[in-house]
Amino acid sequence: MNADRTSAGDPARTLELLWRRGMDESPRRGPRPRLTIERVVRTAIEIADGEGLDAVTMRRLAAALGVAPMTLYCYVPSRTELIDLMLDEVYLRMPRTEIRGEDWRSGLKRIADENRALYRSHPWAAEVATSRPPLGPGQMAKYEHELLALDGIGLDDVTMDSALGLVVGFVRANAREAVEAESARRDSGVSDREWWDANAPLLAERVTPSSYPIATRVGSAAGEAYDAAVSPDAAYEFGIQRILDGIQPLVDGRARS
Amino acid sequence: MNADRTSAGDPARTLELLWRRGMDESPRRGPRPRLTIERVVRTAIEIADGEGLDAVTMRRLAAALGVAPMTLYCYVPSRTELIDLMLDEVYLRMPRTEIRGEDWRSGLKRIADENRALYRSHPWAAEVATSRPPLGPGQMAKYEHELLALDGIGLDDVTMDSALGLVVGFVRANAREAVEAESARRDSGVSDREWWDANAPLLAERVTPSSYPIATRVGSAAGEAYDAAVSPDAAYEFGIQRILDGIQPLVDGRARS
DNA sequence: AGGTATAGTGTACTACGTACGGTGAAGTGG
DNA sequence: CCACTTCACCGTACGTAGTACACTATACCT
Repeated sequence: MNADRTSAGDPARTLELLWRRGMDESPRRGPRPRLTIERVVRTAIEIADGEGLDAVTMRRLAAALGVAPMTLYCYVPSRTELIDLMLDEVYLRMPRTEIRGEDWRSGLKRIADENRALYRSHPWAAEVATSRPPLGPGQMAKYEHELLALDGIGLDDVTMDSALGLVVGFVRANAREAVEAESARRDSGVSDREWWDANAPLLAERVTPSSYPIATRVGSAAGEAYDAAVSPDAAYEFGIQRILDGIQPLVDGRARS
Repeated sequence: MNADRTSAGDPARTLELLWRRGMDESPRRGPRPRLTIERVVRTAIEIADGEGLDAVTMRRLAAALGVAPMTLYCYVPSRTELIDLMLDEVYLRMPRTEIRGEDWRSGLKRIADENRALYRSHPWAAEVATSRPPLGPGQMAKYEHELLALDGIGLDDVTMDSALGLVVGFVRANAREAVEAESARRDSGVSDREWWDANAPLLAERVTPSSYPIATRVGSAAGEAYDAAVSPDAAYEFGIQRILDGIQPLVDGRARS
């Protein structure tokens, strides 16, 4: 997986970049910068949106900006930090509609849909590892906004965080599946159906209803229901409803264990 | 992300490798092979277990086996297919205890725990993209075994597949978080606590209770409850209980939408 | 006008997967 | 017993990454 890691550089520098401080446009010595961090990040996002995160190489991005690859390092400490900046930027751009009088279930479903919309516009965002999230204004605004949907419904603070994490984690994992499916398509040049049609007859020689009775029965039923082996869209609707149903008892105060 | 993709080579060859056909030990021309696929795959798994999937490079694996890098291509068409073989192999090794008279909830929880145990032993397995899963004996046996826990409790076939997918998908996503956290630790040489201690004071300058009231309140509560910003262990227990609670209405036949 | 901080860049290093073509050993047919 | 065939093995090399380092050129300050 070329899962891209989170930054390892100087925290102070990274946070300054994220919060756009030190960006005081005082008349400084030396030549005028030809680019801005904003433009670098924006262009990187455009490339990632169109061609995936792997396409955002320093050389490719530099070419898109009309500069030499090494020039980017004047604006960004490393590719890893660039990705953090990209992620916080798309978080920041998310529309945050506040709805008064919304019940918790609608609110949480809306949060899930908002995240889903994010990953539809920016599939690469689902690929980024977030065990150490970008501590920028986008991340913070997103967290604050999402917690609002869970505030005041009787959950304690830790449970609020857990419930939100479960929901957004699910949406992200679901989006990752979709990205991986798309990557497989792109890398191999073979569509899901072609892949399955090539494998199915060969697989049928080894996997028979007598040796795998339930798997063959359920697998073929599921394969017919969706078009391919796995369908992120169907999995999303199913999963989010189950998760909301699972949070219900917490709100009602009659959850298990 | 170095999310590793699924194979793109010849399906017939890949399936033969997975099911270990064409392995007829007829006395063939030419020098005796010094290795076996089994040994290659086993060694690769050992490296991945100890040092992560990224450490499984063709050169590293070849060195561990005492051969030249290119020699591996006599046994495996590409690194991608090797990873498929590794994955199917660890699937195949999973213990499959069948318990009679188990209620569905215990059964599904057991399935989740079995998957969790897999990812504890082989964290790298969570990293592998499975939108086109390895169609080998391990994958099939695992699927068959897991479906058994959901069979005969009144769910239709498609719903059985969806419910199972939700559970194992959750466990895998949770394991991925853990892998990513570990990678971040390893790559940066900075522990979670050190990372947080370095960032917290700088973040506090930008994130105040007045600007982000709920986020600061809930974030600090959650941060105190677990040790770090994110705790996969706590998230697992919380998440799996919510998901089981969410499947309950399906079994009872009173689910939403 | 001269000094200096800084934007921009060319070159090069490491590490990766793997294509290609050569080499030598094991078995077969005469 | 010998030549021929087949195949395991591998040395070299290519293309693609990120980025360290040293150098050049520019624009401001004194």
